[in-house]
Amino acid sequence: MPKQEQAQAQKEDKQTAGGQAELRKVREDKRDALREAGLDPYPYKYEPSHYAAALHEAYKDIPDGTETEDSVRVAGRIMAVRNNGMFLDVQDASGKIQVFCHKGSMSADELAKLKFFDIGDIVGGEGTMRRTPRGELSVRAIKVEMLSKSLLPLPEKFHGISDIEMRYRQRYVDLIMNRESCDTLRVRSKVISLIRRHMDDMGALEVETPILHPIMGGASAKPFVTHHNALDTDFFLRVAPELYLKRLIVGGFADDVYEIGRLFRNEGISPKHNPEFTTIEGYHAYKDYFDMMDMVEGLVQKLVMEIHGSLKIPYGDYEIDFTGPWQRKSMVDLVTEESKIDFLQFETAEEALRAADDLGISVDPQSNWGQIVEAVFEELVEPKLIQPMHVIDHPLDISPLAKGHRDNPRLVERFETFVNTWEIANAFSELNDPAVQRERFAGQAAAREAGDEEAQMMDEDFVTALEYGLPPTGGWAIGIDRLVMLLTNSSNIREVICFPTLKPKK
RNA sequence: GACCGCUUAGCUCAGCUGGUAGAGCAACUGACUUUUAAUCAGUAGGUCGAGAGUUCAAAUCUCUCAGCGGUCACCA
Repeated sequence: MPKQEQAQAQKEDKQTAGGQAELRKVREDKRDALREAGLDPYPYKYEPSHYAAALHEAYKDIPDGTETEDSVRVAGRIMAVRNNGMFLDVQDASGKIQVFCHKGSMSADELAKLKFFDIGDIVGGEGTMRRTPRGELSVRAIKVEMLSKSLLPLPEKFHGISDIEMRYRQRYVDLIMNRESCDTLRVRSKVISLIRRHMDDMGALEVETPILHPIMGGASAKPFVTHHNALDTDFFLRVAPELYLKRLIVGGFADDVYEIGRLFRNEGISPKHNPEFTTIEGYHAYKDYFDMMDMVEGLVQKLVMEIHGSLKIPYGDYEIDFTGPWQRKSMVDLVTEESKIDFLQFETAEEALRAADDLGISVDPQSNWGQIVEAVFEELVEPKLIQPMHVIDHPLDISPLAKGHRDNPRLVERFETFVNTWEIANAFSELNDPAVQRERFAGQAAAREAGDEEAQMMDEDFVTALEYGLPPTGGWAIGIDRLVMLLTNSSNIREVICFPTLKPKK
């Protein structure tokens, strides 16, 4: 076709096809051309012999300019093409390797396939290992194969994608382009795997409890509500698995149980909150909260060590040192340290409220004593808790499922582990006196009546379970997402979630 | 939910106090051939997030809306 006609034809194409459609059409044409040449653009199978990383490791010592007879097959996505297809950068799950396509080693038929290849295609290459005179480990291809024709252009090779929205909405593109995104999510995967192994090794049984809850309980939070049609009943997506896990301990199913799973809270979205998030929650018969502190500390240290090879890790501007034993301080004492006020001296909420006012901390005037202490703690103490610390002995008012403190009736045996100002663990000696639990639920239900949307509901069946008898039990939970944020130096929870919640695009 | 900011080619970004859109990469045509963000010459690619307004004239100014981001609120 003469040039003018060609330009004209291209121009006509453009009227129906915009920029991206035009790029796509070029690739569709190559796909069709593959078929016309008798090649399947989407074949069923390929058997690579090595990952790129394994080759880099195995051949790390061969000098520049070495040719070997070692035959390998690699497969992956073309990330870059140089010299008109002579050099392909092929990326697999482990890394990248250059595939060298030269007429010296490839038949004319094989060479002809290169014209169907684009950046982004999944291809296979078979050939011999060599290191180029310039030092690049390569596969000297004898054969190449299209394994999956890509129809859409990848982002620019040098800058990659920086559009944050695209990174989360089209995570697959982010993963193709950004090694760090893969690495972060792989740490998450490893953390969950390590936790599971740790728990299994101690003989704990992993269980799955309902996500659809008829009664909201186990945590103070706003729930999602959904509807079962056949039962014509609303259910809450669970905000915590706690009450079911304790029922299993009552049943003697096992003395140690745990569940790794998703929780759902219908609250704001922020760099530290996703509506669905993952926790590990464990319950251990015959243990108290001191045992839980040891357990949480040991597990977290193990994870930090496995991931980083050190107990000191960087996060933002800080170095966080997980070396134990972590400090254990009571919430009230910490508040006293910062405010110079001992809130235990106040017998009533009114006095505590005045003290909070004097500190310039605004608190809902409806608050009870414990809520005021908690508010002051959050305001004055939390922002300072960078290094790991177990904050212990919370007010009873804010802990309806924890057992009363053995030395102080206004407190409970509870701790929250803080790192980098975040609560990463929450645990207690579990309340197992059914009469007391019933009173606590009644208090929650009353608060709920009074408008506290996050207060828990009376769960009669749970109280019944306690009436059959829950052994002395320690329970704990760790938020996996935030832990992974710490371990990967991520500043946004979305980095550690494969598909974070976004508003659907219209 | 409130406030602030961002949105221009497939991607990364320019575009000044208003004067009808530019570059690099990717793509296409060709040259070259052991490259490393390969190079060289050329071609094509845009409803400037959407809608309304002001103006002779709007990517640019105003308003509304949408998505995203940041801070705050709620929370883990």
